[in-house]
Amino acid sequence: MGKTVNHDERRDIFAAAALRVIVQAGIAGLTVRAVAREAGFTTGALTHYFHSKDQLLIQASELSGQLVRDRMERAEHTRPALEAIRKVLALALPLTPERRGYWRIWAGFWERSSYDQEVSRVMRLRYDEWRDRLARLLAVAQAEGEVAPDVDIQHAAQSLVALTDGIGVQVLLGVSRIPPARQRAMVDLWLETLKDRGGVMELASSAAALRPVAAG
Amino acid sequence: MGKTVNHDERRDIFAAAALRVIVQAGIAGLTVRAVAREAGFTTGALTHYFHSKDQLLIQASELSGQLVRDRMERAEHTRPALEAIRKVLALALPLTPERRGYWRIWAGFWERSSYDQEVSRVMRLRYDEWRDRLARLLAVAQAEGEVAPDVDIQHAAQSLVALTDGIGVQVLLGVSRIPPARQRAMVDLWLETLKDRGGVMELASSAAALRPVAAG
DNA sequence: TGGGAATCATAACGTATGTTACATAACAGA
DNA sequence: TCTGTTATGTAACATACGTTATGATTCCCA
Repeated sequence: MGKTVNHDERRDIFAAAALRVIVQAGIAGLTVRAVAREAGFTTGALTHYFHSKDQLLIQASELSGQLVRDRMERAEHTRPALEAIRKVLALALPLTPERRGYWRIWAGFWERSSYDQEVSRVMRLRYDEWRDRLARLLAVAQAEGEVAPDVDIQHAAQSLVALTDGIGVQVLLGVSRIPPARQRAMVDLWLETLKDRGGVMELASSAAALRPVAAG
Repeated sequence: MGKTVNHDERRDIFAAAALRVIVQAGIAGLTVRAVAREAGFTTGALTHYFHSKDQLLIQASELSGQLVRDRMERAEHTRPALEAIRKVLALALPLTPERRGYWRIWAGFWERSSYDQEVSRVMRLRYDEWRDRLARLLAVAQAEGEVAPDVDIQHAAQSLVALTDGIGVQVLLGVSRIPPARQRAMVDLWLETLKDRGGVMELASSAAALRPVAAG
């Protein structure tokens, strides 16, 4: 036997370096040389652990998923479930610089997934997991009476995923500055519409959430 | 004087070719050679009208904006304004194969805009225009009494832009098939929350829109 | 302690890219 | 018709890429 190194650990080092490169230079800037340099190695080392650039890309994608998954699974145990949903969504939103970096990464994978079958497959798995997580929590919230009984859980989860992505895109483009408080307000407003028709009160507070800042 | 050719026309030909290339091969596949070939010319002709690839990219971006702008401006005169909003949003959503192609293009520009200042500038203008268009219509709808008086127009427009982008991403990734009827239902549901607090009825129908298919 | 596999660096290879240079063809104007 | 500018094609150039090949180094294990 020769020198011994933990391969999984090395692969994670390169995957993490790949994510940093994407944050700084985009998917277009993700070159084998750049990743190797960022990781403190040369291409010779990198190719020893990844037989192709595609493999590296996939590993990086899975790492980016893992990074949020852990925190989400912890938040998921909060009760009432509606509060857990709020926490989980907060973990997905681009509220912090670190999180905004993640959205850059994901946007890169979106682009790529249109033309790269393997990336598409992985992204689909990622989103299925994300939607299922929300659906699971919504079902509990429904059982707890916080979501109206006639709301379709799958569709509601789908809407939340869409809203989150939409906010992510807006922040990513910096097209209109959406401060964290507004992001949360947008999500809360959506959640309000799912509530039991206690009715006029909820609707009124929904409209209130759209007022200038007060809802933050 | 030598041979005479309309330069603007030629530039549009190349820009349109660039969009077709992006739809088929992504931003990464957008090469000067590919665009020239798609347009039926060689790189020599292309470089005669664009001094750099970046200029070509910008022109393509502006063309993609122009393509939807025209149709939107026509739909904008519909009354009541809430109906105009619905029509305009329908023109933005990825309801048809052609429109889904546009979303591929825009996703490509999103990616690029994180690292290319010029693309970022153009995208910001595009989104400002898009949000302003919605805000204008929302203001009319508010005057017509279809939107509650205490709703902040700018924020409401922002939410609609986010929702549209979120749906676009979901369809782009094909992560969960969102048929056209569902896309419309998701938007309608959001518009319901802006309505005057006629109250219980609207809220009830909002929940109804999330039921399996009936709302389509 | 020495042999040999594992680890990593260096460098080459073939290809593709954006850009530039130059040659040819087409045509407007005198 | 002749001339000169415009339009377009062809080709070269320098660079960067992913990948592969080849050495050098490290250090486990017999």
